[in-house]
Amino acid sequence: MNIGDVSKRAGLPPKTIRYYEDIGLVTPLRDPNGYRSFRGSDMHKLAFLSRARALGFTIEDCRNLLALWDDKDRASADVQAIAKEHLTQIESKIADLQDIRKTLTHLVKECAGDDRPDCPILQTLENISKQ
Amino acid sequence: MNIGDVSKRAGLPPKTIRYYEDIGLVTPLRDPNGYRSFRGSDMHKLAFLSRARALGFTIEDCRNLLALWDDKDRASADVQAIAKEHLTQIESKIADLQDIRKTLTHLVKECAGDDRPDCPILQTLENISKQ
DNA sequence: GATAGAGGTTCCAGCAGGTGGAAGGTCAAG
DNA sequence: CTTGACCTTCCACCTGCTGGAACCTCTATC
Repeated sequence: MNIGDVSKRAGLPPKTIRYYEDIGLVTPLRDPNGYRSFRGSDMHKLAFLSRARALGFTIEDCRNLLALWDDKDRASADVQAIAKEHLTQIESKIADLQDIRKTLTHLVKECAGDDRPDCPILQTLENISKQ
Repeated sequence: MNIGDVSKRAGLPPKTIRYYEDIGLVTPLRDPNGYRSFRGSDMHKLAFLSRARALGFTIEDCRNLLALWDDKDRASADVQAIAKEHLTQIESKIADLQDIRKTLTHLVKECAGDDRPDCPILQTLENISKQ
């Protein structure tokens, strides 16, 4: 399979796939014309990567997950540990964003949003003490 | 004021402040010895930036907010528009992360997390159809 | 006056995770 | 035999800093 086909099937841009090859996540063969030639296993890996990335795993996490995936003697605890750690980070990000949302919602509501210059949003950024 | 003082007061690392000067967000004077010399207004801008960044505004948003802040004839609607747009993006990010959290929580729960190799996390990444 | 240490300066490189574009090779259809 | 879609490489750029090297400057102490 050429990169275009794999791209469509895995849902990853060709550029991204080349990048993944660059950083050693996948190693397709080469046709005599120099084109990358992806085997079924490469395709599988890329689909795996696509999903793992969509779940927000870092590239390094993905590298580790792929290694565990390849290792038929893995302990599921190792996989779970990566996922748990990631979940913790997701949760902390959500909490941060919710804080921001709260503040922002409040500010947007306070602001008249007309053609007058006085604006509680700017006032708050000027001096957060007002909360 | 030297960069160290400003750094402490604004809660921004010196490196960040130099970077903000680089990209034209702030333009401190210079002492004869070459040291940056921050006026009260510079200090204010940096504190403003620190807060706006903490609320997740992009640097470009910050640039625009600073311009509006400087413009005493601004319409508060312009400020509000930036904040609203940002809020929308925050909300969409929260929604994305909540989706991810849901999937991840489910996966972590499903996985035995022991020394056996079978792992629903890997299975799902292999074939998302299982959801 | 020497020296140590805590500031300050510049510049260059690198992080994550790609993306855009230029310059060129290749293939299938008409 | 040309057109257009694909492929290749390489290099630069994005966001928002951060680390480090090499060097200058100020203040305090001996």
